[in-house]
Amino acid sequence: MGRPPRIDRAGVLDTAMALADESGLEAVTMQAVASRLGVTPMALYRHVGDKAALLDGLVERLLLDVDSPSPDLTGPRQLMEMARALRATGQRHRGVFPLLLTRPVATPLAMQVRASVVEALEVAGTGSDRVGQTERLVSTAVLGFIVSEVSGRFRNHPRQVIDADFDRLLELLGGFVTHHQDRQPD
Amino acid sequence: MGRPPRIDRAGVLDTAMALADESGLEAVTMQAVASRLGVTPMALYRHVGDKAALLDGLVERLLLDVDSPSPDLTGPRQLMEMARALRATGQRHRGVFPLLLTRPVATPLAMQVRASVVEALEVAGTGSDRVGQTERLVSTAVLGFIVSEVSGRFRNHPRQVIDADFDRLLELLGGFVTHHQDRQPD
DNA sequence: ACCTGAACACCGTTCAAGT
DNA sequence: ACCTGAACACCGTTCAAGT
Repeated sequence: MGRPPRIDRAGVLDTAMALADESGLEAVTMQAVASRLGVTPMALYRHVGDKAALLDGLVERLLLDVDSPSPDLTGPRQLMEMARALRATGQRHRGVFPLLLTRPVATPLAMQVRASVVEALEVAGTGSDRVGQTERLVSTAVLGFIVSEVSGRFRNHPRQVIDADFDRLLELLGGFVTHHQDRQPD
Repeated sequence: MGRPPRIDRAGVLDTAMALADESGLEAVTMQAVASRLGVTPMALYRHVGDKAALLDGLVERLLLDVDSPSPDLTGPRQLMEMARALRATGQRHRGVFPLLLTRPVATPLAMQVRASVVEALEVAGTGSDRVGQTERLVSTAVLGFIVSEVSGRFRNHPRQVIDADFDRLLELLGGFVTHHQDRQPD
């Protein structure tokens, strides 16, 4: 007993994420991850649990990768900045990003992200009976766009066009959010 | 030679779709489909090609499943009806539906669906320099919502709440489309 | 023309065994 | 405590062979 570990959870997730970035999510197999770490597949189970748990770990990593908006931004501006940061994460991690559209907001980190959106909506003046719904619709529109983009639905269009589409989406969200406010914050 | 075929493409796709509906997309394996047809996996290759081609076939089936809107609806009303029909298809075929967010509009059927959306936008008065972009944003918002719903992102919310969210989305799309018209059609 | 058997290179996962 | 070997039940796909 007391054998020094040759791998750890962080290293396994690093390797799995790198593999996903390079070759897509389907390249993330227990064997491929293990082989890159110089270990057999069975060694991974102690550190990350099974395959599903490994994917959960990657989603957690994804959320950690999202840059927080500068704290002097609030309301619609903050919302737009968060959407841009989310898109940057999507572009850095195309393979893993689509998993976000699948999971309910359940982990502490995901709940924290949602709380930021809710706060921005409240500052923008969204009626309190509407914040939940608005948060879901705004998040869905932004996630839907980024997932479409990174998973290739727009691959027949030049990047320039897609960038302009995203700018317009942000513009619409900003406008939507401010049009629906009951009263200015101060 | 001249042996009578025991299976055909349509039957293979029927079986694959049924399997996806019952147990999700990951249950659609060549072996499972074949076994349900009373045949070995290798028999499928002649009729549907490989696994990727089989999935393409399922996506085609999905588009065929979408009800066309009543022909006396035009503009925003038509758009809303198409979105509702798309959602119904998503609910009938939860397993396969998310593939739509992955694929570019390339098949004849998919191009036909897009043309309907474009036409509805034009009738609603969307400026011709904006129809392409608007079509992409509207489709993305609707697909993003339905994929979220059928793949479980909203599973912590009661159906009633999700239905209300969708109604609001349609309302916003209808309003958005008519606010941005340059001139009434007649 | 259509289907199969055998074969290959993969998957995820378990469990007892080695150090 | 940590890793492995052997084993199991799966994957998708090919190719020559049977009818």
